Amino acid sequence: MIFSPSDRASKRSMLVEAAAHVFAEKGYAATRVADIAVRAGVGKGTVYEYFSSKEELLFAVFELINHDITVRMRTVLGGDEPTEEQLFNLLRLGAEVITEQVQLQPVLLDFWAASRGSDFEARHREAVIATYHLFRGMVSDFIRGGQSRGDFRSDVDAEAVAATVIAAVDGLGIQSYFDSAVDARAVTESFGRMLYDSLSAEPA
Amino acid sequence: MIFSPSDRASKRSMLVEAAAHVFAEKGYAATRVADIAVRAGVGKGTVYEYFSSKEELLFAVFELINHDITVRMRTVLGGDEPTEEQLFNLLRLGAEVITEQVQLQPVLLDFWAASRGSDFEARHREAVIATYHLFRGMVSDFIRGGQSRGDFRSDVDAEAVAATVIAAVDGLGIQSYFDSAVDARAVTESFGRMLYDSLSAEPA
Amino acid sequence: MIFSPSDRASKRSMLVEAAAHVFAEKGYAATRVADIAVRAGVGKGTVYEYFSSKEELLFAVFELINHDITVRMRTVLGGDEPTEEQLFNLLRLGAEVITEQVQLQPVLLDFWAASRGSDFEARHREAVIATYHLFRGMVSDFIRGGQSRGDFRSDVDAEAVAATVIAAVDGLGIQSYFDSAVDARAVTESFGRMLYDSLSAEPA
Amino acid sequence: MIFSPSDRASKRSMLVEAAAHVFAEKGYAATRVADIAVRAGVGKGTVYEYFSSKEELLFAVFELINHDITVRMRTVLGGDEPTEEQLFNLLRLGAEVITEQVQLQPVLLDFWAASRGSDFEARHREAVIATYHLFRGMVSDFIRGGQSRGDFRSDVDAEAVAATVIAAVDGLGIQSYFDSAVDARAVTESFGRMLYDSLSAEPA
DNA sequence: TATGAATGAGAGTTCATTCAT
DNA sequence: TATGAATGAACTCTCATTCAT
Repeated sequence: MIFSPSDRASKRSMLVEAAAHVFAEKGYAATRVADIAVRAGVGKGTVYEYFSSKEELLFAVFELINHDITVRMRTVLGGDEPTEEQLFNLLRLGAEVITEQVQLQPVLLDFWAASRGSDFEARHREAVIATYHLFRGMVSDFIRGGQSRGDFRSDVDAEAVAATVIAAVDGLGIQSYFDSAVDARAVTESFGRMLYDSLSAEPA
Repeated sequence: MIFSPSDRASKRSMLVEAAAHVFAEKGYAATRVADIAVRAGVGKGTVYEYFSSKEELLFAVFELINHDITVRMRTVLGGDEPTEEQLFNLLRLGAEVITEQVQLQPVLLDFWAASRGSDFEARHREAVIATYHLFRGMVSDFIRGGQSRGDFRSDVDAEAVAATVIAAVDGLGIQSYFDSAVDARAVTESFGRMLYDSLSAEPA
Repeated sequence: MIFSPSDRASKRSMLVEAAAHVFAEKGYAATRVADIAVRAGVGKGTVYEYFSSKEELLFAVFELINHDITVRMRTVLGGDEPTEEQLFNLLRLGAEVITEQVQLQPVLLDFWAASRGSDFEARHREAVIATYHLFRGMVSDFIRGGQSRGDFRSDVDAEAVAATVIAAVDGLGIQSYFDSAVDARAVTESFGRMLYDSLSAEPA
Repeated sequence: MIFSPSDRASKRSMLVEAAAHVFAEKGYAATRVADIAVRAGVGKGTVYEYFSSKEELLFAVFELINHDITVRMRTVLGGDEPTEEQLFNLLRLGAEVITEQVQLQPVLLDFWAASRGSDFEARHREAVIATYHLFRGMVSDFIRGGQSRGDFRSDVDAEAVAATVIAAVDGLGIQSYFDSAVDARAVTESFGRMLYDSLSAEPA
């Protein structure tokens, strides 16, 4: 029997999802490749038919998470809603990602942390840098769009605002991952208002 | 020879500093207890006279970092400068911590990540929660102080703003740790202006 | 489709040749069954249609090599050339096998070494013993023939001489496999002269 | 407690001896590092305090064997016995090594075979080449000494004879390792006579 | 108190072999 | 008959921790 590419791809996806689950549950370091295999319902060796190492699986999970976020950011920022609404939707998306996928936050921490001392430290860094670059780019394009439409004051640095927005959502994800008392939705809502006020204010 | 308590305490400090260095350099997982001993110029067994485990050392380093930040935040927020200046100084402190101690960011990532699957997961979480609680408390007290002095509009949620500020600095630390192209000083400066504008604006 | 016996036999041969190549190139232990399959242009499973195990393939290669040597020894010793010429031709054959098939020497080493700890240790030993027995038999028959024809002195132990000849060629094969500076042809030539001198000398 | 160099060295030696035993008994490939540890009466990890890998142990065993042989060859060839006696003693030494240390022959086979496909293939080859070079050198020096003393005819190639002697002993070691019916003593005795006859004969 | 030799649990990875198709 | 995806036993090596000195 010849497996079609999609069979192989779907099996790979299944493994990535299994890995995401287990990484989220136990943390990358504490996860055994065998755990992932069990979760995926395959033999331990099978994992290695699709991924050359445990670290490769972590990369795949990282990409999965980022791809999902990218798609959702595109949806939010690519519509034709009013600028104000898009800004709030962007921050709501941040809150959603934080709360709905709260279990993915630690996987990102793991990915960041796992870069240290790994043989693939450089590759990890590049992946992280590329992701931040992409995210900041989407947000700063949106800010500049708002500026060119006259909805945002023109004397703010779009890149700096983008970095701040990403940073705030990231940091909030960490806080609310550890401390469920932190209400990501409320904080992003508040942050959104502050952001909108200051972006739409008349230049001094 | 009997060592006085302060000898013991200073040796302990020395070990924490050595650990901080090595953790920062190689990452927690990639650090061997032997590396720390070498760095500290003691035998491997000696480390265990002062710390019951490698993880205990990580806790101590985490506390060291947080204590330093706490002290500096107290200095910034405890003075009698005008509210506006204190706010900017707070963010400048964030930028300083990020840039001057850029090597400590990964130790925090490690600490966060190391909590997963550890036997001391709960203790890690509690330490992280307590730290965030403390930091947010200092910032929210400051906000509320500004509100009571009439420098900040009273209809903003001081807790939410505090969480946002901490989150933004945290998140920016991560971004700039990975990508040296991100200018922490410029971004926090921009964030500070935005924050001040929106906090000091007349309520709608 | 039903394959005729000869189809099956020729496919088997093809696999043995493929195995010989790969074993010679990478060594038995470092050879993957998949490598052999690739070299033979068949699927990995197909190998197991013809051989029950990787070790079985090694046996087949060993037999192939020995069969080739046996045939060539028969040719050399079975002719009607003068005794002296046959002796020199025998040693020249040794040099030829060593130099022309230098890549097969390591396969013999592998076969010898692979016997250790294998489930088929006894079978390996028997195969090796039988081969040496056969080779020594051919050589000692030749020596005795020379003795009965009066070409060789009669007070030498034909079996011991045979063992020596085989041993010298084997040992030289190893030396020249590792060290290409060892000139197998020159050494066997020298050995041949020495052997002939001493075998044809007048008994003391 | 500080271990003196000799403590460490003697422990190392103990491990090498243990390894030699187990390698000899089960073969290199079939030997588990744990087997060696058990045989040496230490923990598995201890082996790695003294050797960086299983292969390193094989090297050490190889050196041990060769060192022993070298010393014994020096003793035999360095005395002031008559040339003839030295020649016979040399071959008797060969027979002794083969028979008394028959268990070491397979370790040599393993060492030779293990070179293939190893990351240290080059190092293996160099070790083997160096050993053969050393052995041939000792024997050829002896031959040349005999020639200069007028005991051996001067028209033989000392290097070729040396290679032959080493090869014959090696090859005989293999034969008698596998087949106990081969009498190494008798064969080397016969070979010695042949060698002496032909070396001491009047040049044609 | 200081040490570092000794330890062994434990994990990632490989690959010969199987078997459903 | 041919295949290659799936498998899991088995192995080497690491390193935090212990403890005799």
